[in-house]
Formats: sequence, C-alpha cells, structure tokens
Amino acid sequence: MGGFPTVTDVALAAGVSRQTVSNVMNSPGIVRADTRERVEAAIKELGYRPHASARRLRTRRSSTIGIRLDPTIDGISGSVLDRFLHALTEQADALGLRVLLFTATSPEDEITQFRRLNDGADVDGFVLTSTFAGDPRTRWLIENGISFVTFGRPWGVDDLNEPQHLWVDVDGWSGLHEATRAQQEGGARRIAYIGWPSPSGTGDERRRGWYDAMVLRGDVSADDLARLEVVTTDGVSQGTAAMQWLRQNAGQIDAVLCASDSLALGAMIANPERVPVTGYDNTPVAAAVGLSSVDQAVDEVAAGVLELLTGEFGGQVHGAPESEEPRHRLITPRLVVREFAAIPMDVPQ
Amino acid sequence: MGGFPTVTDVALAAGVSRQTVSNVMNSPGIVRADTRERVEAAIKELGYRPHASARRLRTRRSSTIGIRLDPTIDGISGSVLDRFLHALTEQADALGLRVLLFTATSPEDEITQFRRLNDGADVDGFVLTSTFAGDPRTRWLIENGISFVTFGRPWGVDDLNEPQHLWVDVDGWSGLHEATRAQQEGGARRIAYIGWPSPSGTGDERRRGWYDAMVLRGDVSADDLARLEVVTTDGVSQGTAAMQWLRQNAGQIDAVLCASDSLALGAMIANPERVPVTGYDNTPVAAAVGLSSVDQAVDEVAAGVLELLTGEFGGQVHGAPESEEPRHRLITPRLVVREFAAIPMDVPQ
DNA sequence: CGAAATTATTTGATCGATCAAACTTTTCTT
DNA sequence: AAGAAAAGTTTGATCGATCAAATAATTTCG
Repeated sequence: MGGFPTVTDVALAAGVSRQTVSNVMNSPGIVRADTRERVEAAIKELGYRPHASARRLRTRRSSTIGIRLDPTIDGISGSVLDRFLHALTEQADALGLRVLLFTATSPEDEITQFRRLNDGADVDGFVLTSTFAGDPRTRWLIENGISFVTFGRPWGVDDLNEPQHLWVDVDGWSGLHEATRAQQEGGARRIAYIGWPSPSGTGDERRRGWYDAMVLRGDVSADDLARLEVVTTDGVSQGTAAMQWLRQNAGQIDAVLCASDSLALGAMIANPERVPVTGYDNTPVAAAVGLSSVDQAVDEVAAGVLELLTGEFGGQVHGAPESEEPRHRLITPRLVVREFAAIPMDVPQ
Repeated sequence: MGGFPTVTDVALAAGVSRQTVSNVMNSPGIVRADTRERVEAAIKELGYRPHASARRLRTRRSSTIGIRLDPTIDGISGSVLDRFLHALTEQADALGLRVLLFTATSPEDEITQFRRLNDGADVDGFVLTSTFAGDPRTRWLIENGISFVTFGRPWGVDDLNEPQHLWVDVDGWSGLHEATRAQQEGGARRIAYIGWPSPSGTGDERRRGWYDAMVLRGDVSADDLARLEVVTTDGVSQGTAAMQWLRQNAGQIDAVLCASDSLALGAMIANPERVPVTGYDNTPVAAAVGLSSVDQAVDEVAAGVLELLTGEFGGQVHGAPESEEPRHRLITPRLVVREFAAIPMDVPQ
C-alpha cells in the first residue's frame, strides 16, 4: 500500500539483490537468463516502475531534452515547428527520452533558461530552432560544454564546419530545384519565383534552387528570368501583391514557385487563370486549400536530431575527437503535388 | 571545479548548515534576516542552482505537468492548441513548473503514458485537451487519484458537476452570441451560420449562441432562420461549398458566421460580394487573410488550468472536501474584428 | 533574575536508484 | 584436478536535497 514498489521490493520478491534488479533493467546482458526471467516476472507482478528522479540523481543524466517553444511567428509557417515538435516528441519517446518545453523572450533570456535547466540537471541537452547568423546561443552552449543540436545549419562564415556544432537542416536548394524540374517536366517553361529579400540564409538557398534549374534548362533568357522574380517580405497579402505584379509585368507565366506557403496562399488568391502555384513547408493550410508544396520532412529531421544528440550522449564528444561520424545531416525535402481542385475560385461566370 | 556547487558548498561558504540554506530557499520566513542575506549572497556568489532531481526525489514532487501533444488534427484549427501550449508553458514557468510533452496514438495508449509518467514520478499532474463524451481518460485518472485539469468541459451527462473533475472551457455560446450581436449592431439582419452536424458539444454550443441572438432580435422568421443555416463537416472546401449553397438558396445575406476558421476561410473564398465573414478560433490563418474571428483567449485558459492544478497540488483535494473554490472556469472569448482589406479578391474587372 | 516559551539553527536519516568494489560461483587452462 | 580467469551476484557508499527531531539562541513573563 505504501506508495510504489522500489527496487528493493522487487529484489525481495525475486530473491535477488537490488543491484541485480538494476542490472536487469540497465545491462540485461550480464545477468544469467534464468535470474533475469525471475526478476522480470517480479517486476511485472508488482507493477514496478523505476523512479525517474532517483535514477537521474544517481546517474547525473536526465534523459530529457529541452526545446524552446517559439511564439508562433508568422502563423502559417510556424506550424512546421509544431510538426517538428510532434515528431521529435514521438521519436524521443521511442528512445526513452522526454521532451521538456520552455519559453524565452530573447536569445539572452534563452541563455538564462539554458543555464537554469542545465544546472538543475533537468535536461541533458537542447534542440535549437531558428538559428541565425552570429547566434549567441550556440556560442554560449559550446563554451559551456553543453550538448545541443540545431535544426537549421549555422549561417555564420566559419561556423559551418565547427566540429562542436551538430546540426540538421533541410536542403532548400534541392526542394526548389525539384519543384522547378517538376513544373518543367509538366510542360511549363516560364516559371516565376516569389521570394524573400537577401540576405536570408534559407531564402537565398531556395531561390538558388529555382534559379539553377531555370539556367540548367536554358530556355528563358537572363532578362526574362529577372522579370520572373519578385522579392517581398513574407505574408499572405504580400503574396497577393506579388502575384498581381507578375501578371502585369512578367508576361506569360506557366507556374509560380514561392518561398513559403504564406506567399503561395496569397498568390493563389490573385490567380484567376489558375496557374499552378507551389509553396514551401507543406503546412496544413496548403493541404486545406490544395496547394502544392515542398515538405520539410520533419520526421527525418527529428530522427537526425536525436541521432546526433544521443550519439553525443554516448560520450564520444571528448572521447574520440576524430570520429568518422558526420557532424550534421542534410535532409532532402519532398515535393507534394496537389491539384487546385480543392479551391473553386468563385468568379462570376 | 568538480561539478556544480551543492547546498553543502553554499552552507560552508555562508558559515551555516545545509538545512538553513534549504530553508532560505523554501521557507525564507523562518530564517533570521541577517542569516538569510548571508546565505543569499553565498548562493549568488557560487552560482548555486538546486539539483532538480534530488529535490524531486526527496519531496516526491516533480513540479512538472504532462501534456499530450496531439497530432495536428485538421491543421488550421489545430493551432489553437499550439497557442494554448505556448501560453501554458510560459505561465507554468512563472510558477516554477515545467511542462513535459508526450504523445499517444489512442486514448488507451494515453492512459498507458499517464501511468508511466505518474509512476516514474515524472509529473505531478496532467492537462488534457480535446475531451469527449464518455472519455475513458478522465475516469481512469479519477480512479487512480491523479491530479488533472481538462481544457474543455466534460460532455457526459452527469460529468459536469463531478467534483473530482476540474476543467476550464471557453464559452462558445457567448462567443457566437457576441459575434452575432456585433453584426446586428453593424446593421446586418439576415446573418447566416455555417456549423457542424449535431451532436457536437462545442458545435451545438456555438450554434445556440447564434440562434439565441437571432431569436432575441426577432426580425427574421423561423422559416428564414432555418434557411440561413448550413450544416457541414469541418474543412476549407466544405466552407466554400456551404457558402455557394447559401448564395443560391438563402436569399439576401448580410453576414456569415462560421463554427471554425477553416469553414470561414472556405466561405470567404466563394464570396465575391464581400459579405462579412466571421470565423472561430482566431487562428493565424484568420489573421493572415483578414478574417474576423472569435478568439479563445488561451492565456486565460492557461491561467485557469494552472490555478486549478496548483490549487489541487496545494493539497486540499482530500483535505477540504467542501471548499468554496469553484471546480471550473468558464472563459468568455473575445471577438476580434478585422477588415476584409487584407485579401483583395482578384476578380477580373 | 531565572524558568518557560518561542524562535533559529543544526544534525542524522532518508528518498530510490546506481556505482564501485568485494565476494561467490562457474568455466577454462594446462 | 588444481589454479587462474571469467562470469554472476551482493554489499556498502553515494548522488543532492529535504524531513524530522534535537539542540542552541533568543525572547517573554511571573
């Protein structure tokens, strides 16, 4: 009755010592088979569950990773992070890891939180999202020897190969390249691109994917290519405006690619000719209104993040400095093609 | 050098005992002022942080609440839960509580997770979302004496006043009622409603809010009122279809209210006359495209959830059985009015 | 003023698990 | 078959904090 059973209770029931019970759970290999079975039976019988905090205290390991929950940024694209969070939680669970949330109002505040969670032994490491050039957070974590992996490559000049910085990212170039090729194979020649102002790490990558594919094909002049590109900040109404500009100034348009689903949604609205529009992020909104979109494959990202993080936990960080294992993962996104059908534009006939 | 400072280190530095240090942190009132200051100085000096797991082991309290991260359901409306999660994390933080995530594939699986997290002393209680009639989860939690609060009232017949079931919900009736009144005051008389099929706890509530306001005003006949209502499942294309149906069959329409932003987005697309459309949930999509919407006030919900949960932690559950404190909170949502301006429907002039 | 009451602080035990090292049993060598 | 090596199991100590009870310091009051 008195609370939950402990290792001692299990040991008593199975007729072995505490440590053997512990071994059955943590290094089953070193326990003789028949003993192990007896202990496992007792565990089941008593409904024993290890006390997570006690274990953490002793092992100095929390089996928990911390992640900051961003304030929903622009709204539509923010859902990528939600899906990532979900995938991360799910896969972490399968590895026996927990995901602890926290919030922060600024990078500096986030560093304070890092310190708090780390000092309190609440987490073993962190997952960072939305990194930016000269990010103070990664530097601080490296300096303090705290494990972390970023979703998003480091954008600083020298940082890309910093061995202490593990990262996973999605290959935006490849995503836009594939999207462009797909349209070209579908017969489109004059493919427009609505993107973000440079410099923007991710934005420039994506643009280059479109640009390279267009140049590779080579059936649009450089002048025309310039006319097929619109630069604008992110947002639905910006997408609408950009699309209107294109229709007036770019001549014939066979397809439109966008740097985000927000822009794509906007573009689609100002699009009575139903030119195929492709967005980026494959957000729920894209699915709902029937937009093609480049899917960031958050499952693979989450898997990569956990692989790197647990590899690190394995203790090889200070151990084998020249391990062959790569320090990052570049995930190839998937193009999701949808028909416009879902959204019957209601234009008076 | 050797790891982080402990209470003992602080005690040594301040020239007091471990326990006094502990008291300074947990019951500062019983420590003499000058002693307290000395200890606080030492804490600051050494950069001491209590070891969370050690404390949890001893106090048998984790200061952590568990919440299931739902798979993004319909996509657009799913973001309400994200915002709630964010608000919850932020406010929990201010109370010294942590938020731990988990996933589950079914209610049964979720119960398994409850057991795991509770037995392992990982969490002190749970927050449940998306409750439904006859929910097995709440019953199980009550039977096992585990603290929890639901976001969403219990929909079962007798459950509403079950004293063990603490809940916070948003008053959907009031939200739609206010939205209807706002349109009426703006001069609209024939206000249509696009809702979900009955029975649906939340859906029926919202519909009734519209209905009651319409009847109260009394300038639309019962027959007409019936024609102004469309029932459909949730989704953007369903919203579009419903709007088209209304335009053909409902006669003059001054405004349209919807049970969700998904429906509202769909309705708005099939709306060249620019009849005002109001959605529900105030999702980022609504903000992006300029839809009016009923905001669920997730901040208040989160505050209510934590109030109830920590009140419970305070230990009065088995203590004062007839406490005057209400066992639930009903939050009144806010109507957010937006102009259509953000989305210039691109109809050929 | 000195004993009782009150307040402040310290000491020893404990939460539940794992580590490190000691001990016992089994298996391998020659 | 005796001794060494390996495998399996047990014991005592420990992680860092708090609880409970004991002690010390201070205040109250007859």
